[in-house]
Amino acid sequence: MGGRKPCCDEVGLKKGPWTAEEDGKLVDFLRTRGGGGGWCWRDVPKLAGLRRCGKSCRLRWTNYLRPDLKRGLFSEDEIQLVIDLHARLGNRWSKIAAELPGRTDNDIKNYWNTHIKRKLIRMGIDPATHRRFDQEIVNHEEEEKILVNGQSPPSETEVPVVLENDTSAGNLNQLANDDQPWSFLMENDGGGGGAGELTMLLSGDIASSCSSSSSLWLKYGDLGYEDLELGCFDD
DNA sequence: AACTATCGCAACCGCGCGGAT
DNA sequence: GATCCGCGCGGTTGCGATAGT
Repeated sequence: MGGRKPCCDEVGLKKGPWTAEEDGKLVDFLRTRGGGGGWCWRDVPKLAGLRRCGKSCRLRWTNYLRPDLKRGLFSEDEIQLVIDLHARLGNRWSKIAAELPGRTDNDIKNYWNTHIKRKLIRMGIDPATHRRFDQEIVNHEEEEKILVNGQSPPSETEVPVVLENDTSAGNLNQLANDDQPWSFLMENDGGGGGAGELTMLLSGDIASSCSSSSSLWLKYGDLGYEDLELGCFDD
């Protein structure tokens, strides 16, 4: 890249949390000049009378001050969409954000890292690949065998996951015997070796983290989840 | 009540992309 | 083609709030 100057190397520029006064100045500026053009973000601090770098101004505006931002908890629909899109796009938060009006990439990234990712891990699903951890191990072993045999690897098998919040004592007693806090009951519904259905019965640990009435259905569609009840993501 | 651990979110940092020159 | 420049992206950090002991 060609010798770009650091954006925030000027001395005397303020960092850290924005004050209400700074917010006001930025909002005033962007309301009066926002659509008019004739400026770039680097100019904004000067024009708006702020001692911030332009990058910081842009970030503050896009992540917090924009009037079309939706604040507050994510709805189940939004969570489902985030998971679906993440399965397709990976960590391309801006692309994901483009599909969720009023949500910023930073918002979604934070929500993913603090809520969704953790829950998926607790369910034994790798948030990076959207596959079960043990399934990944099996797949890697298979891939190694295939490579040894000099054959091309199989197409990626999506792992359909159905979670049922079945807290009946019998099931839990049956399940609560592993080192893991939960275990799986697997039933392949005869999906032709491709998209079978895996039923995971939740043991107490996960079940307790879900609302009492919630069930959690994860069905993988062509690439992502087609349908997903995510009651237990309501924290 | 005091202390510690954990969580959640705003903000920062560094890098790459793409348009302009 | 090389360089400059602005912007946007994704990863990470800092810190206040809250929960747990």
